[in-house]
Amino acid sequence: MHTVIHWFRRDLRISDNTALHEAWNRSQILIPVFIWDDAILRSPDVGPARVAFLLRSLEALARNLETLGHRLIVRHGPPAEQLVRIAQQTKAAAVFTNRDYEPYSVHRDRHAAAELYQAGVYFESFKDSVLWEGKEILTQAGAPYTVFTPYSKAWRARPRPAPVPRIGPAKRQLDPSLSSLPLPQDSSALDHPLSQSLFPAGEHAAQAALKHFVQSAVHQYDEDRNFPAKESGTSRLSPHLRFGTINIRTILHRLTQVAADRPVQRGIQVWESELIWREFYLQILANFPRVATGNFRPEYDQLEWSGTDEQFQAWCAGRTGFPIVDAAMRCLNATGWMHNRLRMIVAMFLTKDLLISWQRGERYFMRQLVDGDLAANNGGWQWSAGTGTDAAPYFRIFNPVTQGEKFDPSGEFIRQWVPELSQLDSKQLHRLADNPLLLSRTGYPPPLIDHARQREKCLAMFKAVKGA
DNA sequence: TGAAATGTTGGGGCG
DNA sequence: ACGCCCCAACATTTC
Repeated sequence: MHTVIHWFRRDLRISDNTALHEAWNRSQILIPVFIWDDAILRSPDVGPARVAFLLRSLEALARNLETLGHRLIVRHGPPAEQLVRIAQQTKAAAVFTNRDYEPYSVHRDRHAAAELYQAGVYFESFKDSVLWEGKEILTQAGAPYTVFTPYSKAWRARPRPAPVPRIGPAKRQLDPSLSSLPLPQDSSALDHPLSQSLFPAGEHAAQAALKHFVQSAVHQYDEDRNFPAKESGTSRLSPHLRFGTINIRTILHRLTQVAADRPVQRGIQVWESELIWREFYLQILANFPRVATGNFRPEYDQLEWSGTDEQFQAWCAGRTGFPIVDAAMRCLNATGWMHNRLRMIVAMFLTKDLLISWQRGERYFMRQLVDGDLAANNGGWQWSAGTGTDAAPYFRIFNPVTQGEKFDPSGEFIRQWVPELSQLDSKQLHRLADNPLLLSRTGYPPPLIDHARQREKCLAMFKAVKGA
């Protein structure tokens, strides 16, 4: 083919990129395209943390392409319409892209494929963001796995595809008259405090983060991952996996290298299982798209969540009076990121202490998180609420005080994010509510609810549905 | 990738 | 010395 368009979406990198490499390899002229889509940009689920990360990743992508003589074409509008327009102007024979499994994306791509077909342009999509897609790992009975452990066994038993080679230099120049929008330098998203996240964006930053993590921290991951105060306890690669500034093939390839001279690989094993969770939930979303709008177990659609708007607002703002919960929420609000242990704690607290539907928490997370991903976020929330696949049973309820004592024993993380408590030692801090005199002097809010009481109410709420 | 309630055991204080 | 009680520590059950 003479001219092929590569449509970038969640694969903002030039190395180890399946569709991009195919497009470059099989054409004389490669047209790399990114399209701003209002259906996504204007969604209430998209917040400044992610927009800023996307913008900065796009800038990096444009630079990386430029070093090889390629020019990123940026457009704005309905994707199908823009693709047809570019294809007609450049006489492109095909549009290549990497598959995306969210319900909106599946619909969008089907529509784009149809429109392009009408215009005589070939559309081809590739597997790229996961090792194994929804229908590739099935049970003996031919059904999708809905339990993690057997799924992960099947996943681990499979080969691990090697990274895809990086694309080479442009073979011919793009028509200079082909227009491209400038990337907004002064977008309000970049002024927003959330854009000052801890996450350097782009492909090089992702590679650097990976290198840093696998050099040492990954070997303590099985222990360290539970302690939010440990900066290097986790990889912090989640936004890069979300936007495809890195690919899982590259990650596994690097892990294999560092594992080669290690007899004990517990850290690596445990971290790999987190990567498998990611594919597990992507596979769940692809096979059961209804989880995006309801409980995986439909009987739980009848649950009567009784928490109030005021309580929800307190949770969002980090004013619940439970130090570990409030520290976690304030960290999220300030940085766009939250440690996974804390995600479980605040999710359990919203659903099982405040008795507020997981879906409200899910939406708030999506708006705030720099790594917000429908499949992983939805899976995590349904797991915590006990309404999902392989979920924590509904009666598994975290005690927010105990969790704080266990996973932030010194109180270091709490003091970092809750300045009212910064002068307290760990002993005073976790059970501050038992010391009303000290509590009143700190200016920190008293507990919003009584955990033991709410726990009972939660159990009753679930039992009411089970009995029905 | 729990926590709380309940049950069991055994050491030690004490009359 | 003995039985009783207390209670921490651990185990089991229940949600």
